[in-house]
Amino acid sequence: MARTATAQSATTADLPISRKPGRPRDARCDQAILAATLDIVREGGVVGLSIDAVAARAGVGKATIYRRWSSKEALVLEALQADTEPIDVPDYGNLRRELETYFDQLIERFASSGSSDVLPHLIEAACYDAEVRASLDEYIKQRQKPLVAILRRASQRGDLSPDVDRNVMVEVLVGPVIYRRLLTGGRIDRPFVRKLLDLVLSAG
Amino acid sequence: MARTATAQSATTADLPISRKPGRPRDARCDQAILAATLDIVREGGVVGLSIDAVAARAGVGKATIYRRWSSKEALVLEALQADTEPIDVPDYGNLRRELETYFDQLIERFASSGSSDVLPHLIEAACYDAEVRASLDEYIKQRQKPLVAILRRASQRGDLSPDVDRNVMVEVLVGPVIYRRLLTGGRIDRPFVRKLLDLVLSAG
Amino acid sequence: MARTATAQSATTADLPISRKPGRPRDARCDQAILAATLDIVREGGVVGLSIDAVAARAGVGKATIYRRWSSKEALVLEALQADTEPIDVPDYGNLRRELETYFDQLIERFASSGSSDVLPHLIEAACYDAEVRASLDEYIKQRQKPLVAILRRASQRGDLSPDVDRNVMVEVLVGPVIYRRLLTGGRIDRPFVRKLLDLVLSAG
Amino acid sequence: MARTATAQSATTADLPISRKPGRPRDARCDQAILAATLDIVREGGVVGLSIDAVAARAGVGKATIYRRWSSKEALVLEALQADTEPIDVPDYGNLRRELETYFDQLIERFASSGSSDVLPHLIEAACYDAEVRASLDEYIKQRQKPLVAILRRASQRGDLSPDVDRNVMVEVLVGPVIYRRLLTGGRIDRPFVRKLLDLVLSAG
DNA sequence: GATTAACCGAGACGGTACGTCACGTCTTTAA
DNA sequence: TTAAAGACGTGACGTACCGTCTCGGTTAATC
Repeated sequence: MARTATAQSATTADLPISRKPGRPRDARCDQAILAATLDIVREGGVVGLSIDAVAARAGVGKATIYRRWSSKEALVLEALQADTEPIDVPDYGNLRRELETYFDQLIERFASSGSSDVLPHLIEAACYDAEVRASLDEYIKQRQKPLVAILRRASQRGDLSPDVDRNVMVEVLVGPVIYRRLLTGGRIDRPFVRKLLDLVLSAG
Repeated sequence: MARTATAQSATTADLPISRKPGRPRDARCDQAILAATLDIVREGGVVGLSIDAVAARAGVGKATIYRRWSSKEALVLEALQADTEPIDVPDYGNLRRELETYFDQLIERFASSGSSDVLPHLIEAACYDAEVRASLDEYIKQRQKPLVAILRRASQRGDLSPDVDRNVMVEVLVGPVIYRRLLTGGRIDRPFVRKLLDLVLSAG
Repeated sequence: MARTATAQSATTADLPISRKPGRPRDARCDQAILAATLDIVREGGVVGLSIDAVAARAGVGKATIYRRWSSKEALVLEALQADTEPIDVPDYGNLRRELETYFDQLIERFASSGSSDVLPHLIEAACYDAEVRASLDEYIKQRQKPLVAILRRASQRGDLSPDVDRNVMVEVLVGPVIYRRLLTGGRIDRPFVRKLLDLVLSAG
Repeated sequence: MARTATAQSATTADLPISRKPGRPRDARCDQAILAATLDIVREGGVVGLSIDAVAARAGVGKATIYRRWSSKEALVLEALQADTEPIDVPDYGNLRRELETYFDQLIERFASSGSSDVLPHLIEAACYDAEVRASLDEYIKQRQKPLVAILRRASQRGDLSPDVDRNVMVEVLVGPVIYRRLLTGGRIDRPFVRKLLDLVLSAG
């Protein structure tokens, strides 16, 4: 995914167990490159990230990077995916409470990450690079999963009308938060989330 | 705004008619530069925009650009502002109808502009450059004005509970649209807007 | 010669029939590599020749080439030697006529080969690589043999004073031709050769 | 000459004294670049010369070099030309003696320069690059001038038959020396020169 | 009318990063 | 052990922009 498509699974192989000829890619390189990428991004953002720098820090040739990722954004995305674990919300049997728990964790994450330039940069890159576009979509989808699960549970419970399009619901919940973060630069805190939930859940 | 503050109009001048010594700036340069900027952005997006290119296209020295704008983002922002006129929605006496009208126009604009990289780029630039940050905020504020007006009218009319934080309301309405545009890449059309309004206005 | 000395014939072997263990080298590889080398050199000169390209064209791994030749110059030299056959001049009993015949053939060869970059490249390579130096010297020596033979015959005949250092004579004859070819880029044709022989043989 | 043709004389200018617009090239850059080039070549030959290295040593951007010279060979040639002064031989009224003096100096130069790779490299480069070809021809022509002068004097004096093509004579004298230097690697010393002159001047 | 100061075009300048290419070596499976 | 394939670290390539800096020349207001 966003990886340069070379070492794909042997779809057309005659035998069940086949191998690509030639020297296989060294997994330690992947590790080193991803680690170096995260380091540099954390230090100076995506702007401070150059392929030269990653190569130098990882002790790796530039070609070794380009062999695996087609752009630095694809690289950053993969590094990011490997680094973040999904937000987990237990089943409280109460939609509002679960959403508050979810957003509390989200608030914390945003707070700790500062005003990173990673997401904006990836969004921009996705405009030009279809591969990044796809990877970013996938990344977003993964990160939305917990929220989708919360809503699904609420539907089954009857806390949420079955008429509601859950995808749109997700967007209505997350959209304003992202909007604040990216555009207005407003504070993302409990009062904001409460007002947001008030507005969106008032129908229930 | 975002203009390099050197030759601004003499707002605080002691004398009614004062002038800076030396040759005054040529207004035709401003025009040529902004026009060239819009051309290039429309052709190749902000990525295809370099100061060298703008200077060449406008038939202008690079210094003439740097004398007026501190960065290419400030330049793009000003070019953009000069180019877009605000969405206008008449007073129908009906919140839902006014919002639908507003979003219809928004949909049309998004459709005609394709998937431009301008906004993402500015968002990213705003991460590093405080001046761009301020200009972008101002730009957003301007573009939100019609929506704010719609909500204010509704409040006065009683269509909207006075408890509702109108700023948050704006964010809840616009956020999901921006979210789709920037992140999920989903379609921004009438069905989407209808579902969005259903969700947000259901309390009313 | 210039071959990587690993699998040479067992000249000093104790037993009449001995064999190295392991898989023997495939002679078809030598052929394919040399052929590919000549092809590429003829198409794009030595500049267009990379080991990667030779390997790809010959359908051979790079290691298979490095196992046999220590450098691409050694490879080119061997390919060249296999490709060129010595100039042959019959005994006319007349030094001047024999030399003219020799140079006629030389002119023809130069004409047909265009202004190849092979010799210049090898000369340069010989500056850094002692092995190439030796191989090139050997190659030159081989190609001078017919000329040396002509001069020896002339000496025996008495057409050439025994005081003359035949090696220097060779250099005086060939030097100017090479000089033109490599440095001044002047035409190498019959009038030039005639003037050259007039000058050098005027003593006789 | 071999210079990137940008700052040529104003052939088509209306006025006798015209100037190119824009900031003029900085002559100190030329100096610094040529000096750095000579340094590096003397240390590690042309192989050790990279544009990056020259730029670094000269404290100059790479573009500043590429703006002036189209290739590193053109650069080396100009550096060389600026560095070498012509061999000077007084009028002794005796062809043989003058030639011996000339070659003595030539021997000394070769001896002091070691077995440089500069000339071989330039010869090879001249195969691909017409500009280098022209510059090299010009360089050779300049360096031959003293020898041509010697022969002209001899002609006027009557020491040299007017039938002799002086250009060919130059090639017959210099060719063998170059041939030794480049190809056979033989010693270039007084005995060799004496034999050479014996052969070539025996007609006189 | 001369001076002065900021403007203008053009383009050179020191940098930084780019993505590609070839090098010669190493690591895999298979013969 | 050789073979094909190809990954590996290295290092140079030539290009594109960056933002700054000289140039000669222009255009007003001030002296």
